[in-house]
Amino acid sequence: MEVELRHLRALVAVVDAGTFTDAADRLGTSQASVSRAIIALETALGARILQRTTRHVSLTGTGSRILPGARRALDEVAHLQRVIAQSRTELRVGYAWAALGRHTRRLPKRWAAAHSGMPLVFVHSATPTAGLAEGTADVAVIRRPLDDPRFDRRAVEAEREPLPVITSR
Amino acid sequence: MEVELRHLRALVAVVDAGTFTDAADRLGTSQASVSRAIIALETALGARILQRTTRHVSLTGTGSRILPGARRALDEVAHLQRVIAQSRTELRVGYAWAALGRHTRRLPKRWAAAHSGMPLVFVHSATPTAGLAEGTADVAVIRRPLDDPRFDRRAVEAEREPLPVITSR
DNA sequence: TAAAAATACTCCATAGGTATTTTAT
DNA sequence: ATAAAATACCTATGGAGTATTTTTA
Repeated sequence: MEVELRHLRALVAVVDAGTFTDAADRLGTSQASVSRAIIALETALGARILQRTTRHVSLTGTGSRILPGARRALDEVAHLQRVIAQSRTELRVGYAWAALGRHTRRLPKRWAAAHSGMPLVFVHSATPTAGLAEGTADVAVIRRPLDDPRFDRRAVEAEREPLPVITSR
Repeated sequence: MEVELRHLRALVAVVDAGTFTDAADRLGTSQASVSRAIIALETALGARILQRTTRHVSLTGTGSRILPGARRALDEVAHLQRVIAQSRTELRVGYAWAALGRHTRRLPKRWAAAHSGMPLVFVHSATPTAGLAEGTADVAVIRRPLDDPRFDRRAVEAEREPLPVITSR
């Protein structure tokens, strides 16, 4: 079996919480799940990591040697998420033809009031999904019905025909 | 969905190999599996990581920003494995009563000849598993039949009764 | 048109939950 | 006697393989 992050998450949760039961609480899962994750980790690594009785949990020598590295691995992926969150500096609104009609002026103001940190950027893209499928837009305003399972949609206004908004999932 | 190491393994394999198909070869899996792992990673991170057509695969801006971290995370867990491999400096042979009988002298010599790097250490432990269940031995020599699903066993010699050897799995 | 990624479909492994058992103090 | 980890049992999620479809250079 291969080491997976879920195993490492269980390990640090147990070490930090002190017991499998409390670790399960923090992780939002069951004590049994934590127990199995630890066993899986020990199997994958081929070594006992936690010395445990029903009354006491402590790291083995091996365990204390690997714990810092386990934390670093988790920190690295947490860092990935932060990098991505920070790189989302703007919300790109795709449109194919006439932008948002009469909302064109109101929407940016309301958006800026509610999300001062993140600018709205309007992106013209004359495709069926107005840039969503192409990755040039995060949200798109379209005027034709679209039945693409990759995207969620919501109707915001009826003109002569419905005006759905589709968003990347 | 949560980021898992299998996703990161797929990512670096694709970047290194250049195509999903070749990455699948390296990983010993199928192209479809790699494709799904990348999609899962992008879903978990909430961002597109690889820009791909059927003819070309390249990192997105976000992708190149996170790739080094992905490699570091994988390096950290590879490091865990190395730490553990290095900490296995001896093989502890548990015995409960009379050690290995007439093998007591021959075994260490044959072992040393075959595995010069790793010393054999004999550990006395008067328990049913001669220290295996207790974690004080890696292998144990016992004289009584033992039917414990946690351990593998192999008969090495018949005395009056069979003499099984059980090993940790 | 060919090569490669995505998807559909199926199967199976395994993760997870609940309940119970085992174990150590 | 009790609190906690391990396990048994079941369900369901989702991961993997194969085959097919879609896509683009």
